[in-house]
Amino acid sequence: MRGTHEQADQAPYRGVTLWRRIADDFEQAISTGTFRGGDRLPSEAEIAGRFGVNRHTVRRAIAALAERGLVHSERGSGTFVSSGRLAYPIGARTRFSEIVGGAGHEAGGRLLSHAIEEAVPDIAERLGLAPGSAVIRLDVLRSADRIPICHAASWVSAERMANAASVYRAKRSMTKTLAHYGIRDYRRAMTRVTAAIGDAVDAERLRLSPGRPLLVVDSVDVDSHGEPVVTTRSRFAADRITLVVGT
Amino acid sequence: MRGTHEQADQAPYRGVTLWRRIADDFEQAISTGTFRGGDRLPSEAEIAGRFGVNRHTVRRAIAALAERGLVHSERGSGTFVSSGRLAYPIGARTRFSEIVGGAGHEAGGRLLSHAIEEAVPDIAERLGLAPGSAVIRLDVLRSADRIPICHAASWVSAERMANAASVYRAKRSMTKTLAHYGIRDYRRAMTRVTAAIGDAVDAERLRLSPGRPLLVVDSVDVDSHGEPVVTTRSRFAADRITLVVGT
DNA sequence: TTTTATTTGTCCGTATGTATA
DNA sequence: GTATACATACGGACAAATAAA
Repeated sequence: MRGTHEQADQAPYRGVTLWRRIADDFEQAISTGTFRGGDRLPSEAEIAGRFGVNRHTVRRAIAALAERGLVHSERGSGTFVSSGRLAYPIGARTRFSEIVGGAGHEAGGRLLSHAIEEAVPDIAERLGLAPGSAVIRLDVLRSADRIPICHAASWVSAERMANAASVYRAKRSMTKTLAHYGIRDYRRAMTRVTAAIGDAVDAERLRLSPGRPLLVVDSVDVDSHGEPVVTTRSRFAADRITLVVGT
Repeated sequence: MRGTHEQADQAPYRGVTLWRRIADDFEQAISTGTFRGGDRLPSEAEIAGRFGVNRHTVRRAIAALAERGLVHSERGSGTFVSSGRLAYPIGARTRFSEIVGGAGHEAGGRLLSHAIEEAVPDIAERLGLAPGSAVIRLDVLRSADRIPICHAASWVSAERMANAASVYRAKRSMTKTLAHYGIRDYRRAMTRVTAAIGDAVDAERLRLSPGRPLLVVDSVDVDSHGEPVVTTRSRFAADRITLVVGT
């Protein structure tokens, strides 16, 4: 909140619009820690004065930040930096319900759809099955405090876990579903992370704007004997979470 | 690289543009194994001749493939099929040169710029310093086989590691730079992963198209006493790597 | 080591069809 | 209907990087 801010209205900057410059400036300030979670931004009028622009221009910048979840405005009170993204630990004992519930949030897992498929080579290899084996696919939308966090497609052996879909629908938890089939404990054996751009389907499911980034996490969970029990591809709204490795 | 190619300019094909037909054709050839990772495509002029189109049309097709990470062009040399994503393990002993070198690739680390800054609260906290302490920021472009992999901004204490920039420039390795200051061993104490969309600066530095996804990795390395020595924010071209957790 | 040919990158231009205001 | 903007496609010229002679 000093230095570079007041320079933004100087001379031609690039071909960038005024509101975008202001938004970029605040994003930088937030990302570098000049503003931290919970901090109140200066009032719209004060920002407008500092940049020498109309208050509506500031509002456009704030709207852009709010859309991405960086800040949220409260009428009569001010605009506040959103407390950071939900920390999502990924390690040997990654369990969605514990992660979200443990952080004091309300965990949700809604079964969107399910199907019986023939395992493609990739899925078969991860589950230690022959290619073409029957597998059950569960499409789950996970949320925290009613806000969608990720869409997870999970595959389990249809032979080992017949009716997995109806079990999940009743239990609303992967941990409890696995327990129903006698798997009392499991651990994460493989985790791979990459990123992608959300398409229209992602946008609709996760309630975000198309073009926003996703974290794509491929994982395999194994039982206490080291046998694979479930493999999952999760698509996280990157704006809403941070993966925390190895805790 | 035969058969269907020469038919592309035949009659109405669908409502599909010329360049897209050519791109689709090469995508198919790559996916079916006609071209494999590392293979060189025919020159733009040769492709243009074969399809009976202008070289610019071929360039448009190649640009589309390059944007998706399927191929990459090198001026004066040719256009090459990209081999799959580089597996990038992140764990307690994450060292870029070992990861990339160990996979049989040529590791590169070029110091783009450096500066002395006052630590913003976030950086200070990670390094265990008082906010406003002098820190040295090193901006490094890391690459594998001449292909940019990530841009890393690292911060170290200016008091503990004066002249870190010139040391890094000589050693071309963070591990060796830390060793120069008596830090013989270090380990990863914190790793956080999120995703973002590459802006124009990222695009230029990493030689990718604006709008492509990035993996943003924040990390802290500590010495054998548990004292923080360096914190880094790396921006990886997500199309080119997969983070492998905990191996 | 120097030269030369090849190959991609970037710029100039022209023309045409299509969707939009 | 008209004007504007945009994407497509073509043609040419030269610069810059590379590899081979």
